[in-house]
Amino acid sequence: MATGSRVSSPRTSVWLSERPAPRRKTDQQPDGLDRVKIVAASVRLLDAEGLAKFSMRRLAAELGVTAMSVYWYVDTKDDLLELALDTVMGEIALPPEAVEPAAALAHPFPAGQRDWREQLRQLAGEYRKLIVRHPWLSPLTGEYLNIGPNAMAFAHAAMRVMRNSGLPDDKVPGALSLVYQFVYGYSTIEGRFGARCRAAGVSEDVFYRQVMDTIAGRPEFDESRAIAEARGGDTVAEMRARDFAVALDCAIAGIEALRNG
Amino acid sequence: MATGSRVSSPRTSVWLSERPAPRRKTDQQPDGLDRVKIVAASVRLLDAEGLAKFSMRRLAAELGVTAMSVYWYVDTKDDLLELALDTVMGEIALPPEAVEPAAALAHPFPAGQRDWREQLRQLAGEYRKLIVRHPWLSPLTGEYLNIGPNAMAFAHAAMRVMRNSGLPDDKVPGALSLVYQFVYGYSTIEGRFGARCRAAGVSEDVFYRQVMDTIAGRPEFDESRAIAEARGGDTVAEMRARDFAVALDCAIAGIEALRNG
DNA sequence: ACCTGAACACCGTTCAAGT
DNA sequence: ACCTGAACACCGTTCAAGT
Repeated sequence: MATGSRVSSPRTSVWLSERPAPRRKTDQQPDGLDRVKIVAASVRLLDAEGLAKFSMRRLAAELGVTAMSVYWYVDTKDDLLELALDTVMGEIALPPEAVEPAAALAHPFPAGQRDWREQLRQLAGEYRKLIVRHPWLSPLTGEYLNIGPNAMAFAHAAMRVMRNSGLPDDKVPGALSLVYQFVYGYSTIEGRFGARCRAAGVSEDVFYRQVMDTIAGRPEFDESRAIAEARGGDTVAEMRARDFAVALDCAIAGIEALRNG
Repeated sequence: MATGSRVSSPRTSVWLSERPAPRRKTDQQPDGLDRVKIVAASVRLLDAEGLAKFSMRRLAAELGVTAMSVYWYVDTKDDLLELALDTVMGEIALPPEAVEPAAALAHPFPAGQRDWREQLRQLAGEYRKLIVRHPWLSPLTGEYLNIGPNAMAFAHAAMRVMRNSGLPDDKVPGALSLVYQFVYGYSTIEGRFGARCRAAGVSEDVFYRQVMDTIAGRPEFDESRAIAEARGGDTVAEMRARDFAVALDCAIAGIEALRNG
């Protein structure tokens, strides 16, 4: 209730809390707990066992400590998950053209930089891989404000790339949403499907075959089957790659049309 | 383990279970429990209190019954949520041109029907409104296979509309993903933001103002602010409507380009 | 400053028992 | 056929107490 940096009365995000992370003196027993260690262990557990099985008690056991020790470093489970979320967002490799802040504002088209289409495809591909690699990330992205430093750097880079397309500024948010939300939704489904198959102990291709066999005799799926055949692709991974590429092509073609028209 | 209609060993969806929903004789005390009643009460509770607060015990209390009675009609909480999910999917008004199955396959362009762009915008708008109206729906859509009858009808309608654009069949899945996942992601954020504001007791416009004030003095947000000003819009609702329209315009322009090029 | 143990108010679900 | 009560194995979090 002091500085006014908080945005609304109920706590909305770790990143808006006034109190900084507790610091420990540098020279202390190195086997002690630590915010960084806690978050790293959380990411490890989330990757290995999924969001549903992640609990403060499970985490504490992993750290060889009692459940309540963690609460010295973190206020709530939600805060911890927000920290884990932003930590993995740092794994995204940003296009170098999109990271310097001041230059881009003054000169939207620095000479010699790669085409904006390439940059956009790189960002989209990176984000997709991230979400598929960490399937627990999707629900958290939807749940929290996602305003940590790494998430912000990513959002800014995406915005710069979109401006580099030459699209008028008033259309940038809409076009950005189109691409960003597509990648998010697409990769979420992809990641969940993979996790589901792993849990069931079936390969993605086998599972896909089974689904196709299930709808084999049903005429109401004739159109879907025709579409699937037209697209082709021998493996699920291949089909996914094609659809993803077509969708990005479509968005990019749309951006070019809006820019020129 | 009998008919082969199940897709993998662990139960993946209510809709793939062999055993039909328990039936009660028609003439029985009308105040008894019922699958339909249970699902309806679930939807009511989910709308009122959100997914996080929804529990079997809470639901049972609402129905004036003990927690375990519900388990007579439903195997697990997950199954119940899947049923609730598909139930509200039925609220979507499908474009009449996209519901008859056989005609569309034979004649992709029946005379006198509305433009495919209009149909696509209607579907997108309907889905957006649904997700914003029921914010609990988004996480469930991500979590389950979403293959209930109403979800399937919606997916088929969307596919027909996309085919009506004249896009070659091999590009239909990609273009469909672009639009569908965009609407899903966009509406999810919109719905969560609304729910968050309601929980905090702040109007969306006030909250937005506060965020803008928070980043007022920070130069790293200069570009974001410039973009926001270029877009204009006096209220959050207005800005959202504009961005949504621009994104759809962009996707539609992209579809036209892929179709012609 | 950091960590523990016991306790509170919850969960989903199983299972034997009632009518 | 339908519903209940007690119980099991969990949760996140508070709080007083230890060192």
